[in-house]
Amino acid sequence: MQKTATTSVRSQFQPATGAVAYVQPDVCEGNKVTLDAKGNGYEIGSLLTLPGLEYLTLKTDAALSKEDYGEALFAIVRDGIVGLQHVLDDGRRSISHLFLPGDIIDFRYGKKVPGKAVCLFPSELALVNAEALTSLENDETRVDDMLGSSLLKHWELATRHCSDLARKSAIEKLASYIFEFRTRYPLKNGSKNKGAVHLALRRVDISDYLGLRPETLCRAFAKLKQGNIIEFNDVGYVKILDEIALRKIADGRL
Amino acid sequence: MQKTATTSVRSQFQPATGAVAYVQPDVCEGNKVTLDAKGNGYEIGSLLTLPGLEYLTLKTDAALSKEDYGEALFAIVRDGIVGLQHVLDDGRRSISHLFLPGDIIDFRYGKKVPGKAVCLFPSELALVNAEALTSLENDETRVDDMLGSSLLKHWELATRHCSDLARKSAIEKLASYIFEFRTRYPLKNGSKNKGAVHLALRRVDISDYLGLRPETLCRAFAKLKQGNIIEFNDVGYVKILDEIALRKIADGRL
DNA sequence: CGTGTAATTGAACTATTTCAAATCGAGTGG
DNA sequence: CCACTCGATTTGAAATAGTTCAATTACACG
Repeated sequence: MQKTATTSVRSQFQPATGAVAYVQPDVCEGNKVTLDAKGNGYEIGSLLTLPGLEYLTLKTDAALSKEDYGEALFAIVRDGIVGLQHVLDDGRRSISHLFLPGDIIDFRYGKKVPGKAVCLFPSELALVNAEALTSLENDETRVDDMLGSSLLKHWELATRHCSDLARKSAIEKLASYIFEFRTRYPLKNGSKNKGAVHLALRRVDISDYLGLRPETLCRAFAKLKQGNIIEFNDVGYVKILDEIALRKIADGRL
Repeated sequence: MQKTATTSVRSQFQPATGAVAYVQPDVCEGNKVTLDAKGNGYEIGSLLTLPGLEYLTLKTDAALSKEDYGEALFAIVRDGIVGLQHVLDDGRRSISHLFLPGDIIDFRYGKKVPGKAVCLFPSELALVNAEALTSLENDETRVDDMLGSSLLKHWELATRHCSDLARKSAIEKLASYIFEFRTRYPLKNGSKNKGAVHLALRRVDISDYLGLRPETLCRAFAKLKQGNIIEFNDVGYVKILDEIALRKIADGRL
């Protein structure tokens, strides 16, 4: 878990742009996407071998802006987490979508999304521009496929998230979140918390994602713990004790 | 407004498959997409001129299943409304996404969406399969663009909807819905309710979409009416009286 | 060991749900 | 044309899940 986040000064409402572009990333560590990684069904690795890729390191709370990604067609999240954040005037916040390592953020076609992409942790993105793409021209259809598949996947995720937000109770939302992160944010091999689920986000961000107040989320955690359905010592990880029960709760069949 | 829906027997929990495939559609009427229509930024029309398109007419509550669309890569909604519906065991229902006339429903890459596509009104879909697509091979990239653009648009819609669902109050959700339908479901030219917004869906479906109970939605309507922000006689249409105020409410800056 | 942020707990409050009942409106049949 | 029916919509009152606010605890870091 990127415990560094707790150390960095992270004011709630004043995100700073903190983009630094450089040419080659250092060795992959932690949850970082490796060159041969198969990201979520399609191969990301091949893209990461493209020559002339630009890499972007962003600090916690840095907003991903046009200046940062410039002419890039899309970006691959190599490390960290990027959330699409919405802030209402009176301070209500929500995170409508999450980009985890291996995910593709698509800049093509000009976005009309309200809200801004914000790094929830120090993040590293690989920027792919038209130039880089042409270097694998004969493979272009595969890239198109990959991008289409990525878009569809994120639509599916967003849609599933809508159905979580619409009608589920706090505890059900949380159960759903745990399952989502078990699949979307797998533990790295040598982790000490083997068999656990990495929650990845801080409580505040989880609650923003689930449309709850942190207090409510906390009580939901407590309920799951009391019911011996999950256990946790480290706030960042939970161990699923009763998967059947958790699944039932997540699916809303209590 | 498709008042026919009220007449058709529409049981809440027992959708029936009612697909009928035929070869050419009859003359375009109502909100049906016409051949020269520009659907949401890209040209749908050109697709509709493809030879050998199959058309699908579906009854209210018909679920769109693999048997219906078969090998089709995607479908264009020509008429009616298709919603992605989720039903929990205890009866809680939600609609996570809406496909309106002109929208493309993408079947490629194999969906893993929970929930099923259900016609909220008698609908007509144009099915596009690989064969039909090859007949405009040299134009293929434009089609790819269109599909990508469509996917991105629907991701944006889903994402925006998430931010509506997460933190907004009933009245704010409703305001947002009204604006969404003003742009996504424009009135046909000769409509008697000129200047009004067609709500298109029944109260129950709107409430499913907004994650509210029908009663709560109804009270939200009442509040907007009392505040002289909207007015309506016909339940299916609202007239925006105070757009600034409605916008403020929709954006959560009360 | 003190500081500052994150996470948790408690108690009062409120928006939404729930349940029950009334009203509305379109289509039906006399 | 009118009474009748059935579903959709609206209204009211009580119950509840979640929020709000205030205060406490936990934890990482210098």
